[in-house]
Amino acid sequence: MAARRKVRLIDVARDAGVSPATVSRALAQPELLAAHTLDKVHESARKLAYRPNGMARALASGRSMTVGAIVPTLDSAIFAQVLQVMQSALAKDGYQLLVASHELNPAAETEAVRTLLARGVDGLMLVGAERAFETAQVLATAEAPVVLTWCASPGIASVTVDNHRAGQLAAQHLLDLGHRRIGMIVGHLHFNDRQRARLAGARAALKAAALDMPDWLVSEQPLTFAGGRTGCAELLELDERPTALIGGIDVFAIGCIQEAQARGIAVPEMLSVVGIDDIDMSAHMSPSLTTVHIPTTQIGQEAARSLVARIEGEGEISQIELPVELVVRRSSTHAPVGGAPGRNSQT
Amino acid sequence: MAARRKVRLIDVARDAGVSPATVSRALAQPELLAAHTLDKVHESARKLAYRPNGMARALASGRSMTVGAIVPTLDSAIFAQVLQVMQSALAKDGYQLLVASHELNPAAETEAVRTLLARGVDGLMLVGAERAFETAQVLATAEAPVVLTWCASPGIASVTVDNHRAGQLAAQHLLDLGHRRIGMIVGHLHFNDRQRARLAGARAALKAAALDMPDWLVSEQPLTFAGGRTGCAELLELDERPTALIGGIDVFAIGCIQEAQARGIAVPEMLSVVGIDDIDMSAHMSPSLTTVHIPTTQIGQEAARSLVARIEGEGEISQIELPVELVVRRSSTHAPVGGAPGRNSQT
DNA sequence: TTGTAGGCGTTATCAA
DNA sequence: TTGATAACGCCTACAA
Repeated sequence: MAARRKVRLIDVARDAGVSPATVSRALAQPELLAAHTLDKVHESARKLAYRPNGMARALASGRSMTVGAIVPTLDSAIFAQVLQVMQSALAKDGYQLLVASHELNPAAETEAVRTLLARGVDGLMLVGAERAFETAQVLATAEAPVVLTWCASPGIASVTVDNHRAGQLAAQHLLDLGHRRIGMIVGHLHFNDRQRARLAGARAALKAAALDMPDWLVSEQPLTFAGGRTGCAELLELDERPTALIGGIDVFAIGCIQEAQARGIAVPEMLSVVGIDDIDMSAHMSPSLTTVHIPTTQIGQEAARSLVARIEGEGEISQIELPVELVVRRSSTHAPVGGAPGRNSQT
Repeated sequence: MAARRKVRLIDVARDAGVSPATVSRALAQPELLAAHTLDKVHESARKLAYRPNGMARALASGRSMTVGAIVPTLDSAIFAQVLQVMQSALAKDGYQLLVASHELNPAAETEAVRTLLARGVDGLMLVGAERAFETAQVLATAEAPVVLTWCASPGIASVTVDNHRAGQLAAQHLLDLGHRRIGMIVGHLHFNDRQRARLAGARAALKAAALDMPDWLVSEQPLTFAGGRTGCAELLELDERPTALIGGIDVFAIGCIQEAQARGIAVPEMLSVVGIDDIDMSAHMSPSLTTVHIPTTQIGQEAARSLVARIEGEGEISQIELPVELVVRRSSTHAPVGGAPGRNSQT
């Protein structure tokens, strides 16, 4: 009940009959102390329920044992998962995760970087490499190590995947199945280099096959399940409707399947759907979703590892690129036979 | 390139020809300074690209402008969304969000509380009211305001929903539709008071109708989509299979629908499915999911508001309970007619 | 092995 | 309106 305010290191020192320095060492470098001294200190600390003050410690030592993470949004399975993995990995090394999101707003991102840096984070993780000039500058002069994820930027450590290739793989798979009219649903392209790269990759694959994906076969949607349905509906109502659709994220693809099924269009028989991400749900859908696997867990682990290593002064600036991989499941199949398979005309 | 190390408040003071105290005031209480002094300081600060040191500031002022949040996991749409909302709300007031997760491990939760408190957070948000005795003690002596979400605990501020009632609503809806054999898929009940309350609520509704939900109609699964499918499969293979299923979370319910459909069991004609949560996807499924709406966004907003108010010394300890509400959509309908409708026997 | 003392960068309390 | 000066709680050479 009547717990006296705060116990400080000096209180423990007094109680144990040693100097503050000794107590400090008991916590940080126990091996330097005599066994019985250590015991005394530990006992006093326990008795007084001493909890070191993190801020004071950070101020004095220059290390906050805190890592900042800036993501586009937490409200996305894939980013949340990365953070989950990072936070677990960091916790093992005694680091705490400070989280900020910017909702695809460059100014908000800049501000977040500033705040986090001012907060004294020992390291910083960011998603994506596209950013305001101002942010880039702040980052460049930051004393704390920084690691980028998902997309790389010259001179900055990163743990990335080749989003361009992910788009390419998705499109190539459909091309291999004989599809010629392929549409894509993507997130808003502004300030989202991941979605841009995936779209560009898909287009590159088509181009290599002497085909193309005109703008009217691309639907920009908010990154939600509903966005996937809307985008799908849009593309299915075209006069020359596509025989296959790529979702810029799995959530879109899953929305597509739902929308198609709701319209009586069988997936994959009448419409092939391919996603990118490979979220948990994709494998368990009916039909299960063909998608490009993004190694989310590994991204989180590597990012955490890379950051901690740099913080402890043990690592170099490294640029790790994790492989993406096509996972063929049941939502994609050969293009329907016939001249104009996907034609919407009833005549 | 050769950015000199760190600019401190005293450097700005020197450059502007004023005392450190004046610079400090220029940032915190500009109204106390003469206009021209303020200008001088601002100019020097801008020129030197001065960034106040958050930790030093926190140490001296006793406020870190940081709020901690402890959730079971980030890898869950519903918690991630709450955090997203909280972080946005807090950012507006200049607070930063420190995140920790414990993966349903009581010890990890205790540790997280300790760490966060030691880190000097100005406030703390927790999910659920069930916790280790040790944690409760630490919390009780914490100087920082605490707010619980999802479940309430005596004497602690909270923003909650009635999980018991949520389960009840789901079950009652099915009872009203004539279902008598109702199964439920829940998360592991250990250290998860939300799932326990929902299950208890459902059982209470059945009991009130002189029915019951025996253990063999309840499947405990990991909180994933796959868990939903597995649990559903389990219950559908019973000799006396249920005519309706409740998902302890929407993700389970969605998994159920998939599993049922994959087995050629029409939803809702042959099997009604009801969820609890009302995540984004539920409204956009086919069939759309009948579920109990949990006001996630509001929980986040209220929690943030409550916490900030208390931190600024303006609010009382309050226990807010937000209403849950049944949302009837297409995944539930009248129980199939006939004596033993859900019988698995082929004879 | 342990103690002393100066500093980490701000804020806050008094005076002036 | 502004300036000294002491906290804030801990770390860490350096000394003993």
